[in-house]
Amino acid sequence: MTTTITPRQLEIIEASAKILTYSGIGSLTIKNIAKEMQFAESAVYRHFSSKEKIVEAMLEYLAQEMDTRYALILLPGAEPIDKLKLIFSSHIDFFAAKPFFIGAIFPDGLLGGSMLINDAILRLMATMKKYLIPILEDCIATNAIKNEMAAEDFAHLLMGSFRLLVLKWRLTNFAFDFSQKGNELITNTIKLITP
Amino acid sequence: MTTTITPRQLEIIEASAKILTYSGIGSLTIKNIAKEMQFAESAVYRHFSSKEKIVEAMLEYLAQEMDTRYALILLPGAEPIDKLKLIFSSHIDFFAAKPFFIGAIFPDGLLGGSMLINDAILRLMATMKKYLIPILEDCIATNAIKNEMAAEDFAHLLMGSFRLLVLKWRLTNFAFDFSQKGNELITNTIKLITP
DNA sequence: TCTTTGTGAGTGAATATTCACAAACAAACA
DNA sequence: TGTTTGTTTGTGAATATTCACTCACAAAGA
Repeated sequence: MTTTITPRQLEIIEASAKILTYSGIGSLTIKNIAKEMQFAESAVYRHFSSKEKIVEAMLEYLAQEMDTRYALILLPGAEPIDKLKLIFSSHIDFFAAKPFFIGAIFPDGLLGGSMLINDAILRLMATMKKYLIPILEDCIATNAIKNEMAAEDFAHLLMGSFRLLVLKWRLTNFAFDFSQKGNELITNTIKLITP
Repeated sequence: MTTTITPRQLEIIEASAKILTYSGIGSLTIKNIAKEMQFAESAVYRHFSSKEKIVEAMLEYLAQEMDTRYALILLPGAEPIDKLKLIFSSHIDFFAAKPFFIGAIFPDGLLGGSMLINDAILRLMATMKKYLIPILEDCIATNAIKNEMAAEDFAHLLMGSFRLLVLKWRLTNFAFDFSQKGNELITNTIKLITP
């Protein structure tokens, strides 16, 4: 299921992500995408058959990117608690480097638009879980974190508070140092769930 | 700053909230609002001067509703830990009863392109904090919850995982029992932060 | 009668998408 | 080398549709 994306398509995806993140779903028009790309509106259709396909490709790209990134950093043999820290610091680094992708993971504007997009969002969250849950289970098994909650619930806790931090960052127009606050949050939360 | 709202205006606000929550911001059009209200498009303008004013009134109404609801249930003299549980169970009850308001309260991002909604989200979160933080401080002071984190951080944790539960509820088309899952989540989380 | 609340027809602007066409470039061939 | 041919990537004009919003008018209750 690996869709190949041309360099030009990636440019359009990033341009669209910027509009989505900084101006909102209402501004994600072919006109604005073309303006951001500095070419005519019709040129967009040389690379995507419709606007919806762009959003679809954007979510697909993010899911793939996350998948390969995690697979790369999670070396077997490492301590599960270190893996846990690593997965979040990788996440923090990615959004700090490419904040314009944040609009895509807060899908409210996209929600209800189409089933395909709805599914893509669920797939994105499933990818995150796919890596997080086994690590958390290892942590529980090796007594690195408490056993009073299921791995699923710990994942929910971590993902939920991480998401809220990202949301706050966006709502304050990226005012604070996301890397710092993000690492603080994860450190604090892990300390809380450590026996 | 208390704006009075006519019964007909409230009907339009609720109709708009339903469209927003169940079909997304892209479907929130005068045409659809009129259809939901079962009258002509032009009739909408008998009650609101513009579409944006509807959204404005909706957010104002919700902020007021939340404020008075909290003020009502938080009786002085109660145990802070009970107040904490109460504030969330009140929240859960409200969403379970009127799930169509979720799209308005949890927009997760720029709904329009307007600063207005951005501010409204921040104001709503501030209201939530206004009640939550003092309660959490009391909890810490009376040793009802751990003191290894600041009240602010506990609030972040609780609000973040609560928001994620709401998102999951929406993404699964309101499939699971929100009251049950919500209460479980809060119970589990409170247990985790109890010394 | 006057105010409230509705209707239906109409407006201009914005929307996504399509179309015929052109410039740039590379491969194939004389 | 020069010519032909095809492909990719762009353009500008035109399309139908949808959008928020306006206005003259009507029913109906106070």
